[in-house]
Amino acid sequence: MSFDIHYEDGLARVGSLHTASGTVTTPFFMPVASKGSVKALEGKDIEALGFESIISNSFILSLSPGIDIVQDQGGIHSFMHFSKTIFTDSGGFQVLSKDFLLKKEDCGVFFKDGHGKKHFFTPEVSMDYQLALGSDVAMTFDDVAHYGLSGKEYVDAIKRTHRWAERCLEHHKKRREELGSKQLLFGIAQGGTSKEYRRFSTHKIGSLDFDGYALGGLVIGESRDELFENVYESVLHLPREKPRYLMGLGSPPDIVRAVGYGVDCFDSIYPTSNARHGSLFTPTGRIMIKKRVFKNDSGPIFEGCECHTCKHYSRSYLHHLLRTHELLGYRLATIHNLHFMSQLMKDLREAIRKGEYTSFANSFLEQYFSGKEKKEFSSNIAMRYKEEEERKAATILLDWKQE
RNA sequence: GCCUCUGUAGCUUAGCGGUGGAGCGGUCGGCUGUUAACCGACAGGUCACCAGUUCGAUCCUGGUCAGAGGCG
Repeated sequence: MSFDIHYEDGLARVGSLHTASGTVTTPFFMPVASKGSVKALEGKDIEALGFESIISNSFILSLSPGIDIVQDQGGIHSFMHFSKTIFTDSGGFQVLSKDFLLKKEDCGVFFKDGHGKKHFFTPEVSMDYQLALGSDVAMTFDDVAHYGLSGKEYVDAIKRTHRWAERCLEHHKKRREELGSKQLLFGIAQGGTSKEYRRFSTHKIGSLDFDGYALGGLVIGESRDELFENVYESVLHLPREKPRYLMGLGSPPDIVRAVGYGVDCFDSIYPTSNARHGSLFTPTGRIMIKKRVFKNDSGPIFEGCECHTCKHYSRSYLHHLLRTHELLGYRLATIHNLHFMSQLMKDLREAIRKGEYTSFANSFLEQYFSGKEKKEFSSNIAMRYKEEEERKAATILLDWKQE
């Protein structure tokens, strides 16, 4: 088994995901390295920050430098000099990008790059690419529907996602054996924000033999209430003994809540992107370091932060670096936000081990939203998951007469 | 002293006889499976000053002031 659960607290759990490159303790957050780099950091920095895994992107790497180049250079780990667990995304998410998408068909997706060149992606191509890159965990090639589309379009995307998932599974199994690879494969469910569709897709994907299950097509414009309702539905219909991965979620309060719904893995550009743009995480919400009030502020980003940046540099210095577009600014800011995420995940794991998830989460959220940060959580987490057993029993799977 | 050129937002500058745009800078915000050190909103101008021509001048004419260059 590639996943063990050690502690459970409500729906939240602490576990171990075993991959060819080591063990990742869940719940965990992955910094994003789409082009083979967590922007502004080296592999050793990422490890030093306490991350046991990152996620790259097979489609984006296929554009540049090309899958064959990475393969010739010894694979993704060697290429970017990061020895711990690497996930790769399939390219499915890029169907949402106007710049990339040319045409979707049942057999696969035609992408275009910035030079007018066409690229045909299929479930099989994506599996081959991810195996060639040598990542530890591959993701299925899925079809993501834009937020706010009609029912039919959701259904089309879901059905396509399901067929593709089966193709991915079959092809991956075969090729993996031929290559003697130990790469894991996670399936991705769709369903938009309709609870029925979400339930249907989650149930279908959850019935296939993947090493983990991802919630896809979320965090693309829906409200927090919609998001968490769908997270809740998903978790109820996924096998307990496999890891659950909510793709794209990355703000601190969102992650704190999602862990309480039983999600084990996260990835997002949110911390790194915010860092580069001068938005830095603190326990009382984000601060915009480029604001004038910080121009001559000698304190750290926040008192008590143990990160490299806060131990050695002032708000004033960060303010200056980011305002003048100095490269060091991006690096120091990224280190800070990622340290915040890493520490948050450690705290969450510890709270779950002690059976104190609820009080930790409530206290974190209360503090985080005590500043100016917009409050967008209404439900009381503690209440929410006490109802869980009851709801689980009451939930009846819809009888889908599909196909 | 004479000649030429220039004068528009904090800075660098478009522009046209019918009451002015842009980039940078400023303030504020947004980034959630990243071709994004990005994107958005807002603020900021008696178009150097005075007179004239004109229905109407930032624009045309004259003068004043300031700056740059050239000739003495």
